[in-house]
Amino acid sequence: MQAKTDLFPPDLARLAEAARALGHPARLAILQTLAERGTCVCGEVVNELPLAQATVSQHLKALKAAGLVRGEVDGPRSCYCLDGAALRELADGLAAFLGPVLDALPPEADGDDCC
Amino acid sequence: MQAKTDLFPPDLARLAEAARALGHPARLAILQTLAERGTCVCGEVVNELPLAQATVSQHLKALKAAGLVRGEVDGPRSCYCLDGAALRELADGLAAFLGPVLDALPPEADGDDCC
DNA sequence: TGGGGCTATCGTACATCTACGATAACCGAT
DNA sequence: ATCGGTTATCGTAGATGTACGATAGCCCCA
Repeated sequence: MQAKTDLFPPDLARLAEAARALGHPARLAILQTLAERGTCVCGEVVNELPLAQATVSQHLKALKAAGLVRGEVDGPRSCYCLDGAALRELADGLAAFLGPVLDALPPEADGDDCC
Repeated sequence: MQAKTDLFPPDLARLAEAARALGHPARLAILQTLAERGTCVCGEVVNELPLAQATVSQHLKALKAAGLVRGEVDGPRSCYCLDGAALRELADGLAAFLGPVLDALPPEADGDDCC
């Protein structure tokens, strides 16, 4: 992307990058599958999803690039698992971002007034 | 996008859509600006960002499409503000997704073992 | 009625994403 | 050494995202 990410605070850029990794239902489903099954082989993930193997591999690559998943090329069947530290960091980052935003909202919680 | 979002559970699709809205530093910065200043005119947002006015307007449109922001065309200066309910729903959705994933992680919290 | 400032939209250019088939690489077992 | 199953990568096609200049619409104020 030619997003001028260097024009923004690095923490925002990092959080956006992680959020983008969550920005596709297939990747969310992959994370869920990895969580439910613990360590998991690529083939099992492919079977869970209505996508071609190449596409799943691409999504896995994206998740790995985002650091949310680690993969070990374990012979004939690569092994993927969640990166707990990265996921916790992501959860913390989201909370740190959303928290203040939510706190800044008008106290009268329901009738969202604008202007 | 030709993402086959109908092939995935609707809750995953919705969460992915919202996450995608957070997937750009400019949009995160916009949300922060709106939160800090409360109700805010488009021009002020433009001044906060290193982007052209047209680009900011596009990002605002994306946020509005995602439902995170509401805008009122208030005469010469459109007025944008956060949609508290949607933001809370997003935070809840993320928590509902990340929580179980984190809980499923190997208890030995540090030495992330794979396979 | 005419500026003048503020926004939204259009059109464009380029980059990235999504998805898939085909193919290559790789290891274990025969 | 070869076969078979598994995974990664390549190449491609089409859709979407990002960014901007230019332009049109709009309201307030003079």
